[in-house]
Amino acid sequence: MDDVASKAGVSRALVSLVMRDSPRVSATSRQKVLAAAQDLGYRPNLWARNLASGQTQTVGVMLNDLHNPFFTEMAEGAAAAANERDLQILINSGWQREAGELAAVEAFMNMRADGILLAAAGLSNELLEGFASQMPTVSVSTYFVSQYFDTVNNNEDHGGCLVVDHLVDLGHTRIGHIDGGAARSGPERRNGFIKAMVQRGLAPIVVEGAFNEQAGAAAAAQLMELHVPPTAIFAGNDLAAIGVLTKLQELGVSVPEDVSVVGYDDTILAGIGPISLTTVHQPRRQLGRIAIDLLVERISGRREARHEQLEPRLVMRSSTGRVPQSKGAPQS
Amino acid sequence: MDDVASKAGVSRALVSLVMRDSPRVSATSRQKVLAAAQDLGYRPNLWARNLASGQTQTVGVMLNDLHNPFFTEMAEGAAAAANERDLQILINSGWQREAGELAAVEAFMNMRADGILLAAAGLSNELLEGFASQMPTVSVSTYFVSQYFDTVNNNEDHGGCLVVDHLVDLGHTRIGHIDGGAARSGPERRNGFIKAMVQRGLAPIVVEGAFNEQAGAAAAAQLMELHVPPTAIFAGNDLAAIGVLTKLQELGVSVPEDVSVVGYDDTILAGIGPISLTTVHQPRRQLGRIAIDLLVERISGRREARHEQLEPRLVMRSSTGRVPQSKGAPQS
DNA sequence: GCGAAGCAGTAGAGCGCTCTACTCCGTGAC
DNA sequence: GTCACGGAGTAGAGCGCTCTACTGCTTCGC
Repeated sequence: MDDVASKAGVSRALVSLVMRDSPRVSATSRQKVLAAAQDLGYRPNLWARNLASGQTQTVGVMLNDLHNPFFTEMAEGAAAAANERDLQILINSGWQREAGELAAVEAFMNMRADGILLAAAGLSNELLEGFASQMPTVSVSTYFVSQYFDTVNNNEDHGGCLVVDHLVDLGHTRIGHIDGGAARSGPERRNGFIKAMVQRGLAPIVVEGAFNEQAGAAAAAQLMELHVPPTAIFAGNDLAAIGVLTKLQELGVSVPEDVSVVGYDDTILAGIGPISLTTVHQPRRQLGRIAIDLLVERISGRREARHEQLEPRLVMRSSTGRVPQSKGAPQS
Repeated sequence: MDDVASKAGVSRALVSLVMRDSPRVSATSRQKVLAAAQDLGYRPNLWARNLASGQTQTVGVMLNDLHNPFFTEMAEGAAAAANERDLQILINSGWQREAGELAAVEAFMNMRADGILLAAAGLSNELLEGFASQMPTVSVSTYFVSQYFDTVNNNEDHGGCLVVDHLVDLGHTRIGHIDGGAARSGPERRNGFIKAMVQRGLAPIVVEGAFNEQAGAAAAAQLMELHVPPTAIFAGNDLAAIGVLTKLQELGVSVPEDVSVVGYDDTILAGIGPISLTTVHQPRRQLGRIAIDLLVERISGRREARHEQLEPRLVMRSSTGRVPQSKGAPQS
């Protein structure tokens, strides 16, 4: 910077002003400085800038699972919104381990990010509140409402109703749910399903699962081994539903003729032709945008928490159909 | 830091030593400092530390496309390797636009990352070399070999051979390729295919595409509209292959009875039951690990470039089969 | 008993910026 | 002609650390 200043024949302060394109510099000196900077290959050191200014214009985005397209699509929305506001975004993932998430968030804090955006963080509620009380935080798909941070969630109860209504309309009464285990939104989705089933006088069949293909496949096997297997399976998310599809194919059970399958999230995967999964749509990109909006408000000083809830919508594709006539366990 | 130092009754320098757990501090003062830091909720400011030390222990990872599981899986390998070396990794994506990639890389440079890892960067070769001459760089899946940076690439020629051999073994002679357009590895994959076909005396049929589902679907439609459509389609990557699958289903063409389909990358998508795509396997996680290894070597001073090439392997699944008897364009 | 060696700790300069408070100079109002 | 004013630019302190060179003090060998 000193070099640039002396080469351009101005003070360091002026160079600084030019680099931040302040209106306080004349066109001529701006030119001179820019030319000198170009010649010397000078680029401002962000660390020094942030240290001096106390602001980083950076938000950390922690994604629970980089494999799940739900999260990357959400991140895309967040990145676009951040971009419009000249915020830099840093993506990190805990790679599905709590220690990993902790490390990721701490890295953001050590960097003094202006705020953090947590997506389905697997961290405990205590840790979450702990972090949130130290810096502006917005949490997406967490289903834990706190006064310390803003949240953006999906109306899981309604989601459960949509799925059950759809399946009931098709004549199904024996519907099995594969839950997401202890993961964020797992319990909410499960409870939404149970509530909807009970309201309609139907017995909710629930088996334990997780939000990935393997767990979906394993749980599907369990369900199909019941004395009277369900005629429809509602998986906790699209990934798990895909596991179900895979397993059913292996077992020679055809979809939707023998068994209907429903997912959740409406990730790109659900729309793929050979999969064509009926699922519950979430506006992923918009989720990310809203989260950034809230975060920006928080960063600029809002103290009281805001909690947004988005309404889901059912997307019908070809993995669901009318209940089969022969209600026995279909084999081939 | 001053507060911590005075609370613990030691100098700032000692606090600094403790925070970097240097062996030069006695157990007792370490305890005191840690306790004081805990009480005051002190955490070292990374920006200041990096500014003072001139090192960041951070590498930037720029992924071409966050939607393509190939990249996220590679990033996972990179993250694991980085983690073992106490390197912090920053993920960024250009969201499929060159300007986005430029911004992402410049953000890394402004942050003075110790090095950058580029995955299938869409940047021009000139820009690539420009960045690489300024900081340690490793480029994965770029297929542009330069003395300024290390590369980790797949042997695309061999990949093309594997696919063609497999299809020829199944009796196919009219094989269409959907290329990746101008994207990194697009031309290499195309040329690998062409070379392999010509070597076997077969006419290479090539249509333009891109590495996503939409392009795959559109190109498949084109191929099927030929007077004599191909009996096998080799898509540029798994994503495009999935587009092909979707389109063929729409057209009532069954896979693999009427047409065989092959992808490239062997992402998780390929393994999904209803997709079950024959594809060319790339060790994605290992790609990431190797890249980090190379980057670390570069950061610690190696000057001469290293270029790793990995051998692909064909994974047979159920999207390929023997050539149909009736060679006319199948309709339903 | 004395000097060399080694351990624990410290002072203070410096990393590369920003920011506040200032100076200087050309205008325009009266 | 004088003075207030605003635009353009500058000096220098400080952001929160690390690092080099140093000081004391204990230990050990002979």
